[in-house]
Amino acid sequence: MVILPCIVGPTGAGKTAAALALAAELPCSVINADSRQVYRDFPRITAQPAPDEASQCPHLLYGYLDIEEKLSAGTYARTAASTIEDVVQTKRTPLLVGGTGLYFRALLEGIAPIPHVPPSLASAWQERCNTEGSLALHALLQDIDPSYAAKVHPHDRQRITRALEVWQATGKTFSWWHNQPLPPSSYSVQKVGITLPLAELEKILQNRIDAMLEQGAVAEAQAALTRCDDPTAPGWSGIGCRELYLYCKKEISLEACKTLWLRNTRAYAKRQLTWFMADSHIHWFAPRQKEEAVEMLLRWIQKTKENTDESIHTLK
RNA sequence: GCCGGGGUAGCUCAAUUGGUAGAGCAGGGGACUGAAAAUCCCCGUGUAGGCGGUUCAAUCCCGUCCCCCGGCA
Repeated sequence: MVILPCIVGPTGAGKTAAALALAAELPCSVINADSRQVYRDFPRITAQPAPDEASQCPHLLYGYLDIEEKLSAGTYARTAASTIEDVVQTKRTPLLVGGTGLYFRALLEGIAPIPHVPPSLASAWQERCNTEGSLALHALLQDIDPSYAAKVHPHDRQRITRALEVWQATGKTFSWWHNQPLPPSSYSVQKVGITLPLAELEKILQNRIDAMLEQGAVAEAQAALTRCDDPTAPGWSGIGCRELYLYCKKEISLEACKTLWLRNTRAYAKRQLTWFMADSHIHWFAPRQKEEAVEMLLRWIQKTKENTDESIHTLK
């Protein structure tokens, strides 16, 4: 079993600071579990660890993707799994840090082994959804895969088209795939959450936006724009990125950009909290208690190591 | 000062030919299996700018005052 401490929480709550506090106590390598911090073009706007932070211990899976590259939960899980193996080889402790709930789930609990669906097929279903409407496709899904259709709302275009494309590409329904047994997890996990009440988090997010702007967020967006002028490119979908895109295109004022940016970030933080609060395994701490969080992780790592050693001795 | 247009939910605005009003966004809650910083669901009583009047009944009609936006002086 790989010992895998995790730090989760909404954006801006101080996950990076907590990770560095743990890194100061034992040799570990931070592995990103955030779907936007993977983009090379937006280190600042997506709040990737700054160079002076990243230099304190190895930081992996940050800023390695091109703006036009799409990352899926399945791909993330495979990449992260092999990255964790690499880290274990170096005798360091892998430390998973991020805010994308689905990525944590895909890696830690597994994800249905659905083969890759050709993008052309996926976009054909999206096209059909646009012309025929999601209700018609939901009705179709009802015939093909009633149990999944019952779970997905008739307006949820993204999930309906996904279920249909998987069915067409593989000949099996989406729920059939979901019912396939998953291999047992090879991780021993302890999750620690860092958060604050939304009202307090909002102030931090406001300040963070101002700081990002002072530190060249506009220039960062402008530079990205020269490389890719397509606002539908995956990298542009990050909050802050798309608002700055509109500002750079002179479609909105800087004031409007900041207002939207804060609003959207706040709403996103709330969605993250909804996801993580539903996970009863997370032990929560306020940012000011990060030393306690570190303390807890260290104790857990120590104990888990002892248990593992014991079971090795028993086997002998 | 005069002439228009307007004052309705936190914001932007509808509808009501007189029977006390509803969308989008924001906000609150929730879902989540390869787009997840995505996608989607549920939640709407608000002195209808103030005060009078007409009326069985006024957000709607009339008077008056206040405020905003244009135009004219």
